[in-house]
Amino acid sequence: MSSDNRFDPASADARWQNVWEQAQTFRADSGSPKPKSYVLEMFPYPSGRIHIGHVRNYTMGDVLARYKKATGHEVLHPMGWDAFGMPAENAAMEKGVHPGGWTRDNIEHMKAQLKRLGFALDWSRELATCDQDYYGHEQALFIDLFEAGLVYRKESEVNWDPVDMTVLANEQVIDGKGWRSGAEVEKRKLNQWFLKITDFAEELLDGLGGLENWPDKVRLMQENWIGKSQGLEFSFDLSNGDKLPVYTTRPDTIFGASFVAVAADHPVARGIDSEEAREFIALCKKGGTTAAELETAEKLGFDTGITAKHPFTGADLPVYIANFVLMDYGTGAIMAVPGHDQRDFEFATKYGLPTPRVVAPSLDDADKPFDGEAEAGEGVIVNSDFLDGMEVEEAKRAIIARIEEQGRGAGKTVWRLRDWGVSRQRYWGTPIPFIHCKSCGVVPAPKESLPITLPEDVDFQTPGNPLLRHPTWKDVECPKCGGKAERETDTLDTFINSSWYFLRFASQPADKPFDAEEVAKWMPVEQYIGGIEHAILHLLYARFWTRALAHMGQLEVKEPFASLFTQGMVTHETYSRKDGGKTVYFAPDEISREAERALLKDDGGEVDIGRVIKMSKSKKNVVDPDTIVDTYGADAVRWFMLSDSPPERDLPWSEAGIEGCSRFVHRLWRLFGSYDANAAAEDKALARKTHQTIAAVAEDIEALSFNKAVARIYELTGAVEKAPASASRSHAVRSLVQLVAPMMPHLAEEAWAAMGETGLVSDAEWPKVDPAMLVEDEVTIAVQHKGKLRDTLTAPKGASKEDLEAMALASEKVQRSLDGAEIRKVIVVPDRLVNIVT
RNA sequence: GCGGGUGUGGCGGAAUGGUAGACGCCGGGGACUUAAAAUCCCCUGUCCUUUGGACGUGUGGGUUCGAGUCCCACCACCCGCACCA
Repeated sequence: MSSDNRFDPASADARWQNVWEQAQTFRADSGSPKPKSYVLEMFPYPSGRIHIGHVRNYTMGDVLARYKKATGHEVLHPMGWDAFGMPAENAAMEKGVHPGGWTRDNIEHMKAQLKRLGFALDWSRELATCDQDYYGHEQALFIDLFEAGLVYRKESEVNWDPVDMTVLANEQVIDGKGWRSGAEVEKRKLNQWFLKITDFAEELLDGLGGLENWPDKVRLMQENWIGKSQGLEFSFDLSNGDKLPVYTTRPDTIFGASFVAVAADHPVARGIDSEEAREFIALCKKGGTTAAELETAEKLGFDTGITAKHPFTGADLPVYIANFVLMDYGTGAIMAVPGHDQRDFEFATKYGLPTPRVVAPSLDDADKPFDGEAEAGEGVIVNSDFLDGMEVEEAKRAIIARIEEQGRGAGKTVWRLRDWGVSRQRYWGTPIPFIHCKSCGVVPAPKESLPITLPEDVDFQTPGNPLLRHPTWKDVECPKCGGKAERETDTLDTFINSSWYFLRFASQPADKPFDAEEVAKWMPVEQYIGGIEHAILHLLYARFWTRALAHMGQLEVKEPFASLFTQGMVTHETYSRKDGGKTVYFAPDEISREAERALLKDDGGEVDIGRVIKMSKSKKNVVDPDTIVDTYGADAVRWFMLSDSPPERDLPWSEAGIEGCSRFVHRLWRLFGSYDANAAAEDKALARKTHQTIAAVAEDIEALSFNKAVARIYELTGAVEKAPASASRSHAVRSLVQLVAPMMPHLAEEAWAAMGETGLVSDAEWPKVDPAMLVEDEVTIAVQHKGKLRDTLTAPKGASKEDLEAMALASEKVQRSLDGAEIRKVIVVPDRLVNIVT
């Protein structure tokens, strides 16, 4: 190898990608006796092009997968496509193409883009969720869940766009109007399919405790989402003869209840026969739901004239309709305790209702006035008859026991988590495998009839669900009675597609969704990597689906992802100009960036440099992976993705940064070119540095601290460059090739081959570390006077405290600083420092 | 409002309670070259009375021989949830 040959990524990248493909280097063998490692990144939606965030995500997983392979693991590192969803239908409507064709074209393009980055993927397991083969098995699983009692139908409200004749997701409703049609959105009741995720609420909550290798943030978000609360449900007797159940988490404050409130949708509210009541209810419904509106929303109420009898005092409490009470939590009605709940406090203040104190710092404070707000904290119970003097928790237990004795109610756990509505009135999704028969009702499709495939001949130019509109698709015989029946025309939420794809990657039999034994060899996923935006929905649904399958005996594993890592975004500064009142943005490739300013290539004029923010099309601060791979090669791009920023934080893309990475690729190539297999001398210091670096990089990769691994590689590179030829140096160069192999695999293969190695570096074992070489025999000791650094000195490793103290006191700089002061104490930390206290 | 996170040079960031600023980027100077590119070398936290010294990790306190790191209070920014009784 000659060092004046520049490394040429344009030819090397493709050449090695080809070699790996021919040799099936990254094919996962489930029969291998090696320990298994399943590395998975969240699979992409085939939107058309890979974006830089994908590159970062898959590079991280790739480094880990390659490292695991080098350290003796059989690695499963697959890739596929989350291929159902709305953008395909939107494209169909806008461009007149078929969603399937559009999706498959995108997949083809994106796959080619991914391949150019040289990821160590087992492409033989590639799948797309829009493949019949995939969604047919999904239909079977859905029927299994139905038979296990985990699927049901219920009438439920949806956002209906009357122009597009379609159901809209909440985020498609903008200011009460459909995002596409602009039509006023209506609430409609539709019969929809639900999954009983609430049956698993307790399990899903408890299971979080076992996920030590998940970010705390994600666990907390899920915990809050599941939202367990424990309290009391009991009924008030109303003056109109009805009973009104309420739910409270503070039963201990029951003697402080001064009114009762119901939601605007509550039957009690609807039952009030007065024009004013109806007007008030309408007003409540109109109220906005945005954050700002809720923040400032005034508590409003309407006195129904009905009263509720307090179960212990017998007092008649007024019953209000209140705008702050939610119908879909608890019972839709509350006992209001103004003294100890801020919302109730505001309401009581507004309507002049009493605010009794029932919790106080001590029994002596029973009459202490409130200081303009409710006191929700701990204390002892006062003014509460038989509860007086008890602590809050004790009082809760006492009151629940008393209510239960009376047969008036019971302790109850309430969850915030709702059942998962999975019906979508859409074409591009998994058809729900059910049949509606006039005489037999809702009947699951026979498993032999699966997959129920989507019809190809559909029309997207007319509004509404194409499946519903299709002339023949829904006509079918009832599997039970053989009579005329209709297929379900709803399709499944795409989150179902992503709730089990990791199982199908692990095992792909033709006749069933997966083979349990085969799956058991790989699952759980050892390391899952993806964006924080999936912290709740995808990750909770996948956990639920996995547990549901385990519950049905189809799987052993209960938690699909042993470790989770959520990576940061790739960001970029923005370039803009004010044009009248408008801000016009420019793309990075329209700009020439200088140290202090940015110029528009077109006219040479200056543009404003904006904040470094998430890449987005509207701000034009995007870079295209293809372009940068063309310019710098895959290895430089991969290296950039791993450098500088810790992987969980945002990574600012910069032209200068990628240039630096590209320079380093070539610098390494020159260094590798200096490899001399025959050098003989020993260089102990360099050998030590090499072993230390190998150990540290391994540790960093395992901790996913790629930025630190990168820094260590830079350091070793610098040291090797300066070192004269020796056997140690040759070993260092060879080791460097292996250390960078997971990150810059093309360069590493090229160098490995040039060094005369016969196999692939991708198949090579991680370099061995000699533990004896990790220990230095000389250390630098810091010498402080009263905690301030005065000198450093070199001492043999393990020098005695006495020796170190003597050496420190011998220092001229230290003596100058001491200036004859009396030494009170000397602290010696062996191999670290000496601190002289005067 | 509730919950969580983050604050260190011009920038991205290192740092088991023990030499703050590793490593990279930017910037400055130099070598090589007719010139440029590429490459290599040196400098690069602030300030001062510069072979030395003071200050310095958002702010103010505290613990300690010693604090970026631990404790208390506060400030700023970011993220999630949102009237959940």
